[in-house]
Amino acid sequence: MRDVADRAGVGMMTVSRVLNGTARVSEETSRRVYSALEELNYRPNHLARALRGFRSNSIGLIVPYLYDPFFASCAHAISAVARQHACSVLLTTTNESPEAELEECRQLLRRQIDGLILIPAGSGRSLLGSPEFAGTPIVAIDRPVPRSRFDRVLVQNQQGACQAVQHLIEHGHRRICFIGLRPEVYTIQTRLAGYEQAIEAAGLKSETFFHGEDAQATFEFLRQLHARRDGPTAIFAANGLSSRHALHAIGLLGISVPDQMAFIGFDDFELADVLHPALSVVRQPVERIGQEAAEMLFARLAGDTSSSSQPRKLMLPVELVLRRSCGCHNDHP
Amino acid sequence: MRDVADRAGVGMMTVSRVLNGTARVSEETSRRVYSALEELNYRPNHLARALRGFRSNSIGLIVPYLYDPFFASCAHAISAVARQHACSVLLTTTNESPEAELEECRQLLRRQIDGLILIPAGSGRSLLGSPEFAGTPIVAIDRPVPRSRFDRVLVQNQQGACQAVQHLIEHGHRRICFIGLRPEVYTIQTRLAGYEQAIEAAGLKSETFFHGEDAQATFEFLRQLHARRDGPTAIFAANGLSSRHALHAIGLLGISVPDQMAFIGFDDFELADVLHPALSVVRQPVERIGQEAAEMLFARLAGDTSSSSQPRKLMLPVELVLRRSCGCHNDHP
DNA sequence: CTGTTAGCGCGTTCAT
DNA sequence: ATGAACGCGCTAACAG
Repeated sequence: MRDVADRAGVGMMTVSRVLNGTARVSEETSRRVYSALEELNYRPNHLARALRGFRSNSIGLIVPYLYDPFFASCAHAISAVARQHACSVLLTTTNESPEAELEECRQLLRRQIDGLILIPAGSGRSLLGSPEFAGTPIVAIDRPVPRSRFDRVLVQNQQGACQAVQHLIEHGHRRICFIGLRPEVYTIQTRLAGYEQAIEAAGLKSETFFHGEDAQATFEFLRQLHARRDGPTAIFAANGLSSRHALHAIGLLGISVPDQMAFIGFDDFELADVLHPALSVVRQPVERIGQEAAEMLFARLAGDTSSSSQPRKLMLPVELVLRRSCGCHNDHP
Repeated sequence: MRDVADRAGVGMMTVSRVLNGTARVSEETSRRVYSALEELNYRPNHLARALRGFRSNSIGLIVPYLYDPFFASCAHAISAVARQHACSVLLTTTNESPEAELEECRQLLRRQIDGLILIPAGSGRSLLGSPEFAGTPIVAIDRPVPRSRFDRVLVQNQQGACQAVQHLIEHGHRRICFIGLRPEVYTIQTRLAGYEQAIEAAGLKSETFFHGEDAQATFEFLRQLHARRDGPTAIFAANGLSSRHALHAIGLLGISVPDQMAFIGFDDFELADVLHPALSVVRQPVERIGQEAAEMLFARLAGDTSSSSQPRKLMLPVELVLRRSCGCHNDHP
């Protein structure tokens, strides 16, 4: 910057002013500065800017896994919004470990991020209560952080699950099985509540299987289910992973969908309509979740009253996408 | 830091030394420093460290899309390796636009990244030749940047495609169709070369369809193909997206796989063995690609002779995963 | 072993 | 309208 100033025959301050438009500079000098910038192809140093005491213009993003399409799509949307705000994204992954989450969060603070978007590790317990994070706006996605001051963007898990199960009931099913991951995971828990709400309203009996993250266990469970005479005639799978494992097992066992077993999953995915039969699912507005979360964060960063106001809570609607696995459109098999 | 030093009754330099272990400090004082650090729960500022002229301990990661599972898995692996090296990852997305790529790359340099991992935008042309990037180690993944000095990690696209097509030929197919995206994309181009190599070696006639990124066009093409009496009896789809669109169309047209039409795709995915029939694919070592790229970059950053040496080139093997869509294991249909 | 000085690149404050 | 000096948080170089 010194070099640029010398070359243009001005002081460093003038260069700074030209770059930021902080104050008026005469046509003549600003032209000289611009050409000097060109010739030395000068690049401002964001780090120094940040150090000077203002914003670093970067936010943190913490996700459990990136290879989960749901998280990845959120991250993509967040990255896009951040760019619009001339803001960089520092990405880290936790593999669902609260300890890693805490450590990564600290690292991000050391890097002077202005704010943080977080998909909390799924264990239910969170180590982020510590006051060391009090100064940083944080938005939680997909899962809330219990008893925290963090803003949150969630979806209507309970309503979505309830609606899906009701739909199965309308198809005439009276024995419907819920398959999910560990019940400590918030989303599973909430979707279970929706399932039970629908089951109870119809006066039916609930039947559940957890540990859908274990492919082998899921297979065993479905094998026994299939052997029973009075076994369920429909399955509601509470997330993408348990859907996959259940469908895999169903395929191996030669169970026909939806005739012998109707199926609705939670979470849409690219190949859902390529499957045979095409899968009915509860779809989350994935991109919008990331987008809203990012915009919520930037709103915080813009507002100066940030610390005083209440946590914002946004709950986005889900959509029941009816394809064929639930029994709909089954006229041309 | 000043506060910490005062509280411990020492100079700032001593604090710095305790933190970094740069020089020996007496037991006594270091204990005092540690407790002062605790009490004020001091957090070092990485930005200031970076400004001081050394490493920023951060790397850039540029991907076209994050919702492509291939890219996302690479990114996850990279993030994991970076953490091991106590290094942050600055993530940006380009939506396959070379202009965005250039712009993002500049932004990252302003942020003083130590190195960059890049999945180049697919157009074939790259704007990254500019000498402004000469000082930064760069590793390209999945696609090379033509005429560049960048290190690269690629996979055996040609061999993989060739092997897959050979396999179809061994199943007795003599009319095999190649479906891909725009031929400017490096991976498509290389896989096409592998396809043609196998086709020519067997003395067959090549038949190709591009624009597999367009679902409607793919459907139209397959409809016409299906109507022909002498149409292909097998399809090789050159990537995940064209596989999806082709499979979707095949489903709609009621074409039975593999009896009426055998199928092999490039790129494995979670649901490949849930499809009916389970999909045969050429699998890339996704996590390993990201991992090797990251390690290649950190090797550069560690070595001081970085600028002088030749670009490193790594080509990882692919694996033909035979399920049922190619005609294998078709004994229990 | 420890403290002092200087400066990384930038922007604010005050003086011109 | 423009420039000089100071300091953001930190550490390499040199004293002591």
